Amino acid sequence: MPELPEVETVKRTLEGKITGLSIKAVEIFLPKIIKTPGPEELATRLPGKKIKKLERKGKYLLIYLADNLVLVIHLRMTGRLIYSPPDAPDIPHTHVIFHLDNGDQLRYADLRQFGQVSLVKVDDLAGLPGLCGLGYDPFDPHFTRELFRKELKNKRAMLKPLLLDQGFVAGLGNIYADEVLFRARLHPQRQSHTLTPREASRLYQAIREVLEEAIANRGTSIRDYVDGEGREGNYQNLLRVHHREGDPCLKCGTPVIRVRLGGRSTYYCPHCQKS
DNA sequence: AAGCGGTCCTGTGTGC
DNA sequence: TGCACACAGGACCGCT
Repeated sequence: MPELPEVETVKRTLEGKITGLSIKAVEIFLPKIIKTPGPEELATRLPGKKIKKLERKGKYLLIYLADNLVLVIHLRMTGRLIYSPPDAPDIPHTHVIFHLDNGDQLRYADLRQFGQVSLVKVDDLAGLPGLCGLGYDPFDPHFTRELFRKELKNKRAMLKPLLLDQGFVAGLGNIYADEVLFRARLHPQRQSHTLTPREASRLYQAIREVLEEAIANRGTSIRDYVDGEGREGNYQNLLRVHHREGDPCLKCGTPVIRVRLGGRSTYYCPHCQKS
């Protein structure tokens, strides 16, 4: 489910509510969700820890705690992190409940059970597999147009799978990769090293614009995604190509087509995105 | 290297 | 209606 805009929205909806609170207790109903350390150890170490701040890196949500600890959460496809009063109705597929010292709860629910929760020391963050291999966050000031252009030249991969590679750029997933390529007017199967400087520039621009627009619209809820307050996003109403197979391109009217690329459905306009 | 396909899961939408 | 099968916002692994 959640790509960068969704994780960012979860972060923004949660930070005002939980920052400054302490974790009182943790209930774990599905132990395999907890990766590092073991579930028992996490449940022992967390109580009493105050929540200092929240951060997002790519699609990871980082909850910084007292004593230099960080709770690292990845929602994968269907993970949800929802702030709830204790008497709120049960959320289906709830696997972990963090009890907070104001009496409320932070619930982790995940239909497909692919998500991950880890607890590490701040100094060990860089050693977490997945996190340590992340490429630039698109909103990192070090992620410049020139750098991006150079990286594209260094690779010879198709654009769509490349955009999904978290080691290349962190945060794009299947929805936004399609939307970005449509906005940049680039064919998903174009080889990255063949882009002209102008095209590379368009791609760079499109990444930022699409993500900004999606964040401004609180993310995309096609199926399961909700923010930290349980609310759906709005960007599903603004998608140009993703999930629009057979529908007319909003620019030229040509039916949007779907192909399979790197095992993922890929939507594009064959007229606006020529190879 | 780059690009597949399978894997972890449960639920939903389709086509017969 | 019932059933089987494809597919779903992710990422890792092992094979060519």
